[in-house]
Amino acid sequence: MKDVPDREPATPSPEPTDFIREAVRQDLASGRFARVHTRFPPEPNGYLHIGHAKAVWIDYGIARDFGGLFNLRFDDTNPVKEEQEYVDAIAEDVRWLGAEFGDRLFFASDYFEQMYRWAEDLIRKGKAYVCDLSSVEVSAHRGTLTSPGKDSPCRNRSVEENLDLFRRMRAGEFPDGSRTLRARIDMAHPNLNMRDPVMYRILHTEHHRQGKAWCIYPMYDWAHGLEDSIEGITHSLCSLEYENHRPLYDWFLENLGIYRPRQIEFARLNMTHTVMSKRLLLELVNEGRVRGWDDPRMPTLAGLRRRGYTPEAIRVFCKRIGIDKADSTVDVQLLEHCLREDLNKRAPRFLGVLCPLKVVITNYPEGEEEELDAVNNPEDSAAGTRKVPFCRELYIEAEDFAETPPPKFFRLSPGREVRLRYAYYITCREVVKDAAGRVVEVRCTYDPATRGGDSPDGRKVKSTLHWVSARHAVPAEARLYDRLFTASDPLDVPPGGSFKDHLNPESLRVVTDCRVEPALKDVRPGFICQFERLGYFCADPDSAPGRPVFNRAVTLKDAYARAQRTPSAV
RNA sequence: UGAGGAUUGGUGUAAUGGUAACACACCUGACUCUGACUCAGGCGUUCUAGGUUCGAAUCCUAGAUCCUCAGCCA
Repeated sequence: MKDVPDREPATPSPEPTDFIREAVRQDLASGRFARVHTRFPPEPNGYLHIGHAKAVWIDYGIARDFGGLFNLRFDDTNPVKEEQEYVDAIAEDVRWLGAEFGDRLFFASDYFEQMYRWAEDLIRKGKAYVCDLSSVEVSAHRGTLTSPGKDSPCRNRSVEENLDLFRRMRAGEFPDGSRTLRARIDMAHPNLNMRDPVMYRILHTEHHRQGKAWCIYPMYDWAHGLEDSIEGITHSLCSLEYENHRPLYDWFLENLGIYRPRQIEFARLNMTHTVMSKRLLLELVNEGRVRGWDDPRMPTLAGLRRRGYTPEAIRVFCKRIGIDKADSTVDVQLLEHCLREDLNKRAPRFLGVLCPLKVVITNYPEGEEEELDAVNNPEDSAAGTRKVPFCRELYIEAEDFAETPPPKFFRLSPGREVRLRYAYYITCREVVKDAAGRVVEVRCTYDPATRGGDSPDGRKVKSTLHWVSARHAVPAEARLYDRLFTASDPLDVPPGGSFKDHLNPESLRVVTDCRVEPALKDVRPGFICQFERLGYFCADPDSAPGRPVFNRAVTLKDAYARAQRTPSAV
């Protein structure tokens, strides 16, 4: 991924693939803008999620496609909700995603002084006034969707008085909520956002970057267009709910007489079995429903990263879902597909057993052991091979054995011969049970002629199993994740219900007695591999030397398991 | 019944007056030292009603349905 070049002349996108790129292309052609400059403006009040990835990828991708610039700008105008922790996490996530902003990291709070001066300008023009109404009174004066509002009694204050009052607001003379600065537009406007919107509120709260420098803070509508204007943004891309705010965005900039970017709105991402709201995600974190913002079940970028998602997979996903103005819900299976597609090409394969069942090869010499060659990645010949130890006692997956095999079960069962991946054909001769009647060991014989996994006499075997050498394998923990919510739309609840009613009680299954290849003994957190026949796994930061912990990012597709679920397929 | 938007298979998108297509999902089958991958096939679509036109997803008219907005949040 290349850096966005600095100040290169805008180049028309070769083929507009969505309505925003089409609009940008037209703006370039018409001369409305001579360059392209976008921004991603998160509020640092939570972690970024996959929906933000879509937005980032639209903002960054359009800048890149048109040879323009891309800014990361924190919209930190509300100190009561914002924290430095979020600033750091968000910047890291955006970098990780691959949206490079170089040194173009900005903070709205750095513009507070300029914003303040512009506010005085508006007052001088008679287009803003200090209002003494309380928030309830302002609300009552606003009118309703179908009826006009009423003017504030303060609406016709003199410029001098407004200036004086506004300066004293800044100086800290008034308590929180006692006054606001409002734009003087039209209390009867059919768009409620235009009914004298509040520009500044009094908040005697310390700001995470500005400290105690301010006790008045700008509102979004007032601040956002100014931020865009200051940075020379050409296309201010945002989600649909801001469509109603565009007239106000334009109004402030026009009445100030300053540079005006073009705001374009697109539909935010929704995904099945997922909630995509920082507020609700925060609720899950605060109530301990998940381990934190980076819990691998969370749709946050931090969670997805910990789980084993790659930036490449997320980018491809963002590209495939497209951009539109229609509300939509993407099937989470598309995200999973993108991950499998990426990891299938790149992830090295290993053998690992989640639930070990001991296998004793009765005709294999007691103290002997040997090394077999295993292919690291059948999709990538350059990945080479590795050695895997083999000896008399092995572990296989418990569910790969059935004493009485159901129909279509091809794996190991008494009398049946199967292949151990890269090793030998083995035949089950005997089953050992404990007092409770549970199978605790399977005794097999192997065919020395099948070393490497091929039979010289050409006989076929229905199934190939993964395995590890009991003597050599390293113990590991696996965390098997399933969707966080059982319902396709977790927000679809009866009156009085909660999205948390749909929480999947089996969204996390911890398996503590796994066995994996010795090569995996000391993996670094973040290492991603495929455990053959099981899925893609990512080493967790909780890993300890000699005892790795793996998060299952996604299973392999499993036709057998699917057939089990749908009994119709005989 | 204020304003602003939206509507194409199960899902997400494409087609910009000229054969409605792609991906995911789902279902078959082939292949296979991963019941993976890959390959082949199948399923199924223009919100409704009128109109313009040789021809409409696309243009016009009317309607339906859905989304957003009444924070001193963003």
